Amino acid sequence: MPKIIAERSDVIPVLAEIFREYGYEGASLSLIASRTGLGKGSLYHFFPGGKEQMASEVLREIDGWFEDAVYKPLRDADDPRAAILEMCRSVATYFWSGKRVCLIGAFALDNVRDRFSDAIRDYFAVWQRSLQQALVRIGHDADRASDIAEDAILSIQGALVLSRALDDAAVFERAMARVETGLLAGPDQGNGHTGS
Amino acid sequence: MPKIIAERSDVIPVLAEIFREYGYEGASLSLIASRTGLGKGSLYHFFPGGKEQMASEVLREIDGWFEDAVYKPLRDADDPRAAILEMCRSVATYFWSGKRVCLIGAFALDNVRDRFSDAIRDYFAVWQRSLQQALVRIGHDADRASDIAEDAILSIQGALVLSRALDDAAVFERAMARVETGLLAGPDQGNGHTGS
DNA sequence: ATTTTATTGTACCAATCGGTAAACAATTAT
DNA sequence: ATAATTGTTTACCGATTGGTACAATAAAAT
Repeated sequence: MPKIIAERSDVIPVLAEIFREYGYEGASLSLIASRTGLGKGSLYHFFPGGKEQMASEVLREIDGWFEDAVYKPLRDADDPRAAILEMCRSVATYFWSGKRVCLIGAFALDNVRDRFSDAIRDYFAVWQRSLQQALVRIGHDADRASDIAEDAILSIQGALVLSRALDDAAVFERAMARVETGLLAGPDQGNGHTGS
Repeated sequence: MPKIIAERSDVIPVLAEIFREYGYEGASLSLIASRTGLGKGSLYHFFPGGKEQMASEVLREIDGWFEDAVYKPLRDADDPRAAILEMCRSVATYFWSGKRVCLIGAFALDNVRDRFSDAIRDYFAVWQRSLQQALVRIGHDADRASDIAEDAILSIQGALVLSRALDDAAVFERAMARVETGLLAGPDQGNGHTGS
């Protein structure tokens, strides 16, 4: 139980991990206090809004990380193919091959979704639009790019669910390989599945 | 607030809906009591094991429903293609186009996963094997059938996450259309994505 | 050195948590 | 009718919940 917390910003990643492991309701203040080594007094000094503010700032930080490490490169990179590949690599690393849960996806299934619905929606909406943009730059038309991006993101989320349910990291890795293939398959070959 | 609960078995679907809406920890006993109209005394008369037993019996009932309505037909039906199509229809109806959450998937992401890990694992494992079996009977080789089945199930779960996050039923419907297409594409055409 | 300011520990709060006890009413079996 | 069983009500339990008050302390600014 090391107490490495020096600044306020250092506490947010710890909070993120607690929420990931125990969920919003499961992360009790006493648990948070003990894991951060911070005592309720300090906690409420840093986060006057209580648990809700803690979760909300955690979501913001996660979103910020994805914006910098994933979304922006997808939109701005010179080589969209490389950016997509890098996205797959980043995501696989971030989720630690399925052992780490997506907090925002978990919140989406939870009853706390309503409380953070804006942050949750934005996270996925921006991801989808950024990925779509990269796909368009590869040569797909807008509609098909939107479809492919949606499918990729939802596959990643589903892979997290399934690999955790089966307690099998290989499920996640196989899914990521499929996602990567599906994302990088050029617009020329008319393969794949597009509904109706 | 009608009190239609007559028998013990009538209470389980109600419990299921409560757990779906509020999660395991969010479903407090007082909430359960008020929604079932049953008072703690009666609740503990029916479920001496408390909340854990309630959830456990809910999971069993869900699994039973899927076994009868989805898994068994996939394994036994004369026409595997028709069974797969029927699976897609059943699933879309069951999850009410993404508005209804998969309780077992939600539990998999929650910290209660450890408590019900066997039931959660079995639910998905049996689903995957049943779907794989139908795909093999269509003409796929075992490995590829396993891959396709895995991808389909995880896409459904991801679709539930994403469509709930974006609050958009169309996401779920599009995903189900893609799943159906991917599932029914014959083994002859060498399309699709298979990792490594 | 002294006065702000930022941080923390302790004690406390009402409310709710899951769960229990046992008296009570209703049903069923004999 | 009576006895045994099944179901329900009500009051209660200790523990924990998220949150507050405030004094004690540490750090920074003057």
